[in-house]
Amino acid sequence: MLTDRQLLILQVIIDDFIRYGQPVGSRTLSKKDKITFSSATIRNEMADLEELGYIEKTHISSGRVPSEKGYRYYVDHLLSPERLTPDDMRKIKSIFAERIYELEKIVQKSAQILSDLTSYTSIVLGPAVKDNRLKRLQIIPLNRETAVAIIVTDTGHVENRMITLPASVEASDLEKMVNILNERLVGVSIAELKDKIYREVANVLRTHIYSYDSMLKTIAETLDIPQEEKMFFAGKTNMLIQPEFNDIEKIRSLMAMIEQEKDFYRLLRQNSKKGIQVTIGRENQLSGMENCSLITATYSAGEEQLGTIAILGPTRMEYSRVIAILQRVASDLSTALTDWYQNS
Amino acid sequence: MLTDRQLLILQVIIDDFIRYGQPVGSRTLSKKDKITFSSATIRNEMADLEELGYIEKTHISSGRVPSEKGYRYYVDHLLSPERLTPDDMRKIKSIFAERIYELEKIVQKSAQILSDLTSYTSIVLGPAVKDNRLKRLQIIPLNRETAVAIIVTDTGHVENRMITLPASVEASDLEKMVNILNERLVGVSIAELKDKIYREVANVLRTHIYSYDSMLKTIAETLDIPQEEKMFFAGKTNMLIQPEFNDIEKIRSLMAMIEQEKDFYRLLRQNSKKGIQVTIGRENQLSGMENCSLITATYSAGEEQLGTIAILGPTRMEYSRVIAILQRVASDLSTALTDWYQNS
DNA sequence: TGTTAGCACTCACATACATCGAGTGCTAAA
DNA sequence: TTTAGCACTCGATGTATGTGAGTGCTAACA
Repeated sequence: MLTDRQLLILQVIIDDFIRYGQPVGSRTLSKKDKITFSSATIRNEMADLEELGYIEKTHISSGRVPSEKGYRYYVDHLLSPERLTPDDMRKIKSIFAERIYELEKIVQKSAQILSDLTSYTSIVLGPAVKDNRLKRLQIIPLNRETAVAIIVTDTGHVENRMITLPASVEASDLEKMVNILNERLVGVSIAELKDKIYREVANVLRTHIYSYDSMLKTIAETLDIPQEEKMFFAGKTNMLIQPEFNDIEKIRSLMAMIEQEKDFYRLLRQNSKKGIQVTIGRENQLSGMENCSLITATYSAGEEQLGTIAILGPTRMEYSRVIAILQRVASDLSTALTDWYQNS
Repeated sequence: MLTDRQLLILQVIIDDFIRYGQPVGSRTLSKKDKITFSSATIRNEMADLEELGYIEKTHISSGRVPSEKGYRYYVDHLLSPERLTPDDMRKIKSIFAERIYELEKIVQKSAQILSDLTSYTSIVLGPAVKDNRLKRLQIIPLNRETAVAIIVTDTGHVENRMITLPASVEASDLEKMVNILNERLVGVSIAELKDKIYREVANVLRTHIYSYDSMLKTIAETLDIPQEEKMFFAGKTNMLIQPEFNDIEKIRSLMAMIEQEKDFYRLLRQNSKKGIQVTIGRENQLSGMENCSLITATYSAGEEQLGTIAILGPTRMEYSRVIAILQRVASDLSTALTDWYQNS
């Protein structure tokens, strides 16, 4: 167990390193207000902290740098909660300045403001479509072979895709079918649509529609809506400003990782537990993340979790500030969206 | 005017530099097969070429490097057309392997393949929506206040947006209005929609619709569809591999430029004249492009120009290869889309 | 017994300097 | 007109050396 003095030293080392990005030595520490004992004492304590794995040296006679374990302890136990400045608050409020029409717009704007505020990269996931309910299905034939199918949800989200019409299908049949589908499926949640078709609607269709067989598959495919949340990035190049990324190789692997959206999406989904989550360096099991930390928060409407907002920064990230900002944005976003869904 | 021997030397210098990225000296040149005279002669010729501004030294006793003027001359007069390898051809064909359903998909895939083939960054613009014609307009009320308006074009492109309904509007009126709009506007090109409403449809609406005044503006806004082509990037990080970008500052300004999509879009639009266009280094009047060249080609369906495909690479780019690839992809894309539009 | 002053030691980093080699321009001979 | 030869330039590379911020350890101190 760490003594109070060791904790103090660990905290001051990390605070200083986050601020200046330079290894912290015993002399520097001894000059801090909070620290009342000499550099020699500090050296002894630091040797212990190093042995316990909370700090590291970059080389044998250098100052100390926090290890991942150190950051972890810092985040879990030592974080001093930070108050947002009025300016920060103003910027966050500006996300909601205009009336919300489209969810995606506000989500995108959140990402933008988050990266502005933090100078790191921000990622916003969501909002999930799967719990939305079908408002209207429409199939609009373009020519003999193809049509575009449009699905509108109760939240105003629109999905569309091209479909190939079976050669045998009649325009009147198509219309009839769309009517039946709307009658039966409006109000059903998007995730259940496909299932419901086979369970309940297939029979009705069979009795009414001539080219039933060939259409059923087409329709089922049509309603098989991708349920992955969209991912919005902002400030992708902000990481280039961070001094730890002045090495081309690091930049390359980081950028490659970000561009490889699939893996990154998976990583974010792993962090979608409610509340603030911090994963530090190699805790993120994704190559390219060695020098990065990811902080995520979830937002929701009412009880239902809608998505995730996240900040990707160097491990030497301003954790307390970023957490404060994320908490605030997530909560404001949740409030706004709860309102929005209630009025829908 | 340059002599034949000067042209030969210029060509060999640029070919060599494009290949190896190192300043080219007289000794290196004298060993090339094509060159039958001594290094001393070459030195004399190079001094002349330098005086004329076609090549430069990186420092006083270094080999020569092509200047922008040199590249320009090379591209305009010295380019030896390159044949694509079977492997390249195969990859290009793979763009069109699947049946085309959605234009965007194929455009995106083109961008992907282009960046794969070249190891540079590719950008694809388009296809433009403005010459498409309205197939169907739909307004689906979500609640008392808001509705989602959906516009489908004859090419199957779907645009949607949220609108606020005037408080006074009746559901039956809304339906009536949508019917009128569809009757009058189907087949009208997207670019002319807004105009046509005021010129021809407004009067009809006035006589049939109760809350005419409040609706008209909403409708006009709804139909004011953004006519900018979408921009698809692929291989954004490919430039990081190029040895000329081993300088952090260069990477930063390049990445910042790419992320700043607006300006880049404008730049691309400037290069939208038909056929292949090459702009070298500072010919692109956009900061961050100093060390880059942009090669663009346009694609079309029938007579109508639809968009642009482009490659962004270092000034030391494999011009002839990239041009050959772009030409091929643009032409295949045009053929495919011409077909596609004919069947629509 | 915990704390501190003092000291020898380490190592990254900066500076200075020598060396090397690919390249140049110029001159004079072929 | 071409080319061989030569002195010269300059970036790159390697080596020596000094500086300073940092360390660990020991012994004296409160």
